[in-house]
Amino acid sequence: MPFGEQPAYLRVADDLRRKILEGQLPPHARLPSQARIRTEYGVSDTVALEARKVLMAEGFVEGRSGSGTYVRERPRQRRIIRSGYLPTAPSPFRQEQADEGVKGTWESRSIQDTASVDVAARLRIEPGDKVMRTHYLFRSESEPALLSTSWEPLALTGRTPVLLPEEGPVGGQGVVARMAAIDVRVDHLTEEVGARPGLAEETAALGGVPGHMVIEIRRTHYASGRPVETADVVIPAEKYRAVYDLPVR
Amino acid sequence: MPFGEQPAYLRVADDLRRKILEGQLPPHARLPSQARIRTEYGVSDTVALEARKVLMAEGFVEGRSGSGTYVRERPRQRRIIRSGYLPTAPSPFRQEQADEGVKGTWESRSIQDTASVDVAARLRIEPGDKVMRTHYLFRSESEPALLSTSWEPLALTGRTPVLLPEEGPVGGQGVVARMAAIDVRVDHLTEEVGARPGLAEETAALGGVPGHMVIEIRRTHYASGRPVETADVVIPAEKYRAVYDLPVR
DNA sequence: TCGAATTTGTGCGTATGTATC
DNA sequence: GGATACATACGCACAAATTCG
Repeated sequence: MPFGEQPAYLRVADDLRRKILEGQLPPHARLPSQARIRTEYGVSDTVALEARKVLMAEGFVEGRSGSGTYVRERPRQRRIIRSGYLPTAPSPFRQEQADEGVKGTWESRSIQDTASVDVAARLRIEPGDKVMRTHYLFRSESEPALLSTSWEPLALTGRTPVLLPEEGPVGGQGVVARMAAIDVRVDHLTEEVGARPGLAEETAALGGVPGHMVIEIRRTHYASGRPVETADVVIPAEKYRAVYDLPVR
Repeated sequence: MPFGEQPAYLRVADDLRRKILEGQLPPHARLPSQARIRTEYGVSDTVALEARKVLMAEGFVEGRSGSGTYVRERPRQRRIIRSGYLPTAPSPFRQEQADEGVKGTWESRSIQDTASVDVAARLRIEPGDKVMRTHYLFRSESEPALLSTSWEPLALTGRTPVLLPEEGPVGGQGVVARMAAIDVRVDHLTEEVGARPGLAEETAALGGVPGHMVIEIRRTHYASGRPVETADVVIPAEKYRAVYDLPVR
């Protein structure tokens, strides 16, 4: 590669990207196959492959095995309302799903665990203390939209009907309602919003591409200043924004 | 690859990622070279390369040509408190700077402009209407930390002492105080938090690398349901998290 | 100062598996 | 089933950058 030139695969990727952005290759259009790219641009199979991979990593296209590489629809960014707890909403994902009336479904899996250093600090318990860990996958219109991992100290919920978040009389009704059922009054929560590249596992679960960005929200519920639950919420940044409505005092 | 198994390059990437997360490969440590990965894991050159690429895309490591692949330092993330307006704080960056007592400085530049389609929609005015656009660069401990572009409709502030955000009797005291000076009572605001790759211009101003992720917050101040100011706040995602403290009703 | 060894980054050719049409 | 196309994988080559004696 001579000085000052781009690598061949970037040159090819740039040209294809330009065609996508100009509308010459609209959403759902099929890219030239790897073999065609090879002949059209006069490059090797590897370069054609690398060029496709760049565009896939950037989220412009997706490969479908046996079929082709297709221009992705750029999803309109949807809003996920994060503030304003409504005690009537029968879902732990009240906050996650409340957006423009969109209906959601979710699946969950609970398992007893011991607190890591990080989780212990967030719950103000000791590392190694028993916690109930619950994983959620939330779907909006059957499309994976949100991952959440929640931790609750067993010292609080053990030997109570709300031990398992999704079982019992108030199962699936959210942290505030469940805690209220055992006379723990949740009065505020904090959300720490950050962004990072999604881990391979996460982007796989969310139906995205490894390396794609996710919004990570570390949420902690408090009762009288004492943390009673904490969670990591992971959202694909391409599709969603987290919205906070704040009063001005 | 037999059914149900992961591809080899993901298996290798997972193992290296685990070593990084467990601290076995601390920041600045050098990963095994491609040749060593090949022999240690018994895989081909391509697989070793692909595994490194996965970790690079995830931001865990960075390759330095001719030297090696190194574990990246994860800067301790600082918190930027976004909720809880304090009318005593003499700064439009009250929200931006309030974190653990860190002091901040800022510079600004105001210019009259006409509203774009997007800004007009956010301020509920007509595209082309006159607005005052103000750019801010906020520094925390002399290090660029936050960019903000604010728009205010001239129909509201024109021919008043608060036309320029940083001038006059209440200059530099924030949107709420300035609006109060012209009898506009700001009562709430919304923040839409998203994440995207930083533009070259932004990452240059923030002292980062093009392509690095930023958190973008679209903030709008309202008075009696009417938008009176809107802003785009851009924060380097590697260094900061936006924190919201929310009441539970 | 020079040069050799190492390492990453890029590129090539090929082969095989598997999904889709 | 056959043809097509992507996904993974192997082995190799070379340039550029770095490191180190």
